[in-house]
Amino acid sequence: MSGSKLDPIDRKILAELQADGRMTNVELAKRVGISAPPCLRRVRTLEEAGYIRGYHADVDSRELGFEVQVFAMVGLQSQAESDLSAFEARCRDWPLVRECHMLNGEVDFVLKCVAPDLSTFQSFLTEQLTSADNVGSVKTSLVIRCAKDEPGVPFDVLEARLTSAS
Amino acid sequence: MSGSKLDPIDRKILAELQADGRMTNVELAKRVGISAPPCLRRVRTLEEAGYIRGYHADVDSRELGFEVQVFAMVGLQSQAESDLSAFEARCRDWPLVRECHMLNGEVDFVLKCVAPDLSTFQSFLTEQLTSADNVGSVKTSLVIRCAKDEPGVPFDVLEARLTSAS
DNA sequence: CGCAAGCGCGAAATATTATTGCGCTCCCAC
DNA sequence: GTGGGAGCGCAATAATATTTCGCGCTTGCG
Repeated sequence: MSGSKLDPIDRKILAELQADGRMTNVELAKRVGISAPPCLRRVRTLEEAGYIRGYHADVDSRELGFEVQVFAMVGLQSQAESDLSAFEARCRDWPLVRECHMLNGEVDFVLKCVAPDLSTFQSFLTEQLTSADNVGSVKTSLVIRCAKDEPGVPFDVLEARLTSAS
Repeated sequence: MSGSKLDPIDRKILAELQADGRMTNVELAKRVGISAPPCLRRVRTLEEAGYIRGYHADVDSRELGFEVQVFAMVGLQSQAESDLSAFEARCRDWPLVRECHMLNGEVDFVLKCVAPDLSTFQSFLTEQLTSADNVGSVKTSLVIRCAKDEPGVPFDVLEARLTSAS
């Protein structure tokens, strides 16, 4: 299975950096129980192997004036691969669309969108999204509040699995 | 409006750190066009003011063995505030649930979930989520593929707005 | 067994970076 | 003008990152 090349220290590194991506290498090394140089080597290896995709500041979009968040469920008219890709490409070009996931089931895509205000979003919705080629149905839901937002890996679950599997 | 206390340099800092959260302060200072000390002061201020919520490594969950991602649309039987909060609290306790957003419309919540495999998810679905107190309907959709995943603020949109408003 | 190769560690040395203190300038109110 | 505050850059110091080196441990083979 995936991840079998990682030892417990590597997983601890990933967990710590997921929790605090700006942690100092010496602090990280202290926490995972090795000295700084091998710790840094491991981090570099994990980055190059793709376990770590990048590091990002978590910026509060509401504080910056993006007060509207919306989930949009999109159904297309054609599900041919070329049409799916074309729609995905358009999503990548729309800055208000922050996430685009293709789904199974009755809905083809779920989009997470942001906007400064409702009217901006509605303009986008009617002028761009709904009127785009091949878009059949669009159902939108405003986010009223967010109870949990912790993208990433539940390392506690991972460790529990590996422990029981050993 | 929100964000009016930020000058162009602050916004540039936020944009750069969102793109690369591990950027060195001197590199950041170079990019935003000021020297290192005031740059660091600004970053600290932005952190304390809540514009920056934190820093996180973006860990590839698939590489770590979480091959299943699911969006779950949940409807509750009672939408009384105490019942909503109770459900949110349960979501925060479920490690497989990574995001929980309360919505308007016919669905009360959308959850983003991860799991190592389908059977793990289905166990969670039937034994935990569907059978939880007050849960009415649950519709799940597997994520087939992800075309875009850039949580955060579209700073280009923000700058365009501020420019036209000035 | 015994030896050699390879891997990963830690210690020390060096290069970069973070952080602090200070003086300067600009801008605004008076 | 002139006093005061905010923000900058410079220089010095502390902390951290990064490289280099040698050691010990395991592995695999004679």
